[in-house]
Amino acid sequence: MRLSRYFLPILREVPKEADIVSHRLMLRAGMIRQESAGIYAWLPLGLRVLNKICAIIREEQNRTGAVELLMPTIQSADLWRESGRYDDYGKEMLRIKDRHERDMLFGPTNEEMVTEIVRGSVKSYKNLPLNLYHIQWKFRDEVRPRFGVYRSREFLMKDAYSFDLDAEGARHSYNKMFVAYLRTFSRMGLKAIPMVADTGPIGGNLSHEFIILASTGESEVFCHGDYLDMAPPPADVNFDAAAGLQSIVDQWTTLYAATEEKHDAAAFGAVPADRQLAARGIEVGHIFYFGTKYTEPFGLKVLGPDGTERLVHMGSYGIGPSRLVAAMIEASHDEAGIIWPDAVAPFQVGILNLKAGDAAVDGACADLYAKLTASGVDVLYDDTEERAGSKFATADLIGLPWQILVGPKSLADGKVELKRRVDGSRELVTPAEAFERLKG
RNA sequence: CGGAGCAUAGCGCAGCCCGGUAGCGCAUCUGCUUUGGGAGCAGAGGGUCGCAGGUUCAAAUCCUGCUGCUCCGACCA
Repeated sequence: MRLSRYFLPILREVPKEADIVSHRLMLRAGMIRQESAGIYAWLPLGLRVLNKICAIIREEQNRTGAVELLMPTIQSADLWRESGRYDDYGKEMLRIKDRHERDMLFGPTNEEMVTEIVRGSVKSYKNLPLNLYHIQWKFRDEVRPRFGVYRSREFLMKDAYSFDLDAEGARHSYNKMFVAYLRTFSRMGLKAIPMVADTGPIGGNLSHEFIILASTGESEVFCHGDYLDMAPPPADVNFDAAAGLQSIVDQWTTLYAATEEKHDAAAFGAVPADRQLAARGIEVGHIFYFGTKYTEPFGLKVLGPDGTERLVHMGSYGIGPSRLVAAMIEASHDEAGIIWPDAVAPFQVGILNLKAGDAAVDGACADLYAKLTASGVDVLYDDTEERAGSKFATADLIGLPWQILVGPKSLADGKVELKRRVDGSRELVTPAEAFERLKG
């Protein structure tokens, strides 16, 4: 993409309402624009990041055997009356009337709908286990939206729903998602720690929040420091091997880890003092087993192998991609701007033409741009008339992991500079070497 | 939902107390000079002063109502 033809409204000054660093940087980098309280338009650069996050989520969900569908944002109130949640949900639910005065709502989640869908088609244990997921916009009319897309009213959510014949099967489904989440966050360059979460009236230990540590996190968390050194499960993990999955989950749940609501000072005290980690955290995922909470009111039953009807056991598994964008910035930035992990960067490489109009520089840039693009790399070519200093600032602000600086000085020696955003390191290489290093 | 505050150009702000035909910085456009870490000079464009009423010869400014937004607390992917 040539910057001169792109839409990248950079702000040099910060809108006053932006209070935390991710919100400030997202506005300054031209990723989002607020349209209303807690409601944002995703501008091209922000959308690229959001899409990359969703792509990783999809790959890891699919790897477990989960199946993607897409359910609507607008739901009928009748569905929610069936589960009893229409009255329970309160003012957080955005209620709408259509032209026929029918009660509708903008979905805050999809348990009811997915249960109803499965009820219509699944009648036998042979159709289980089943995990259906979608990535769809949700709306929760928060009392006080804040922090940009980190706590917005409209937000994107990947929500998966598992269906199993019994609690044991549901546990396996839960473990699949647990392992998938470890891999998903790891691929985004995040160290997410599964922490015990409140399970509500159902009890048990089958609910975990996935927390990443960041100084601006909103809740206090306590965990064993060894979590930070643990390696994520490999890509070829066998999701059908229940015992193997269980051992991975055990490995990630044995050491102490809890948010402040579930904090047990005594248990934390038992962690060796030099391994005790108290920090602030951001919740980026939440997985939950809730048994027959919805299948019972909806009457979702299947015939078992013995010919008797059984209520299906469910779990749900959420990740907030739009929140993740903000969380990743909170976890990875410096004074100059965002530092994207390679896997989600809006563009892998920036080419900075430090002297637009200089034939040799223009030519070298155009050549690199064409070759890298042809090899499948996402490249943002800054071909504008801006001054060099301004281009450096922009590239650092939007956080491109690799920057190729092409200017008359180094080009006179047949070199360009290859700069790594994360540590600012640079080296002089030939354009051909730069291409070899960065090609897809 | 309780408490506080803000609303003037794309962004950040001044002007309001004390009414008199709207200003600064950044950004944008033009020209010249610059040219490797957000350049300099000169010029230009851009505003129903959130909305609606009221007071007044005259309202960004005073009064009333409304709307939007932000921050602090309790709730949440």
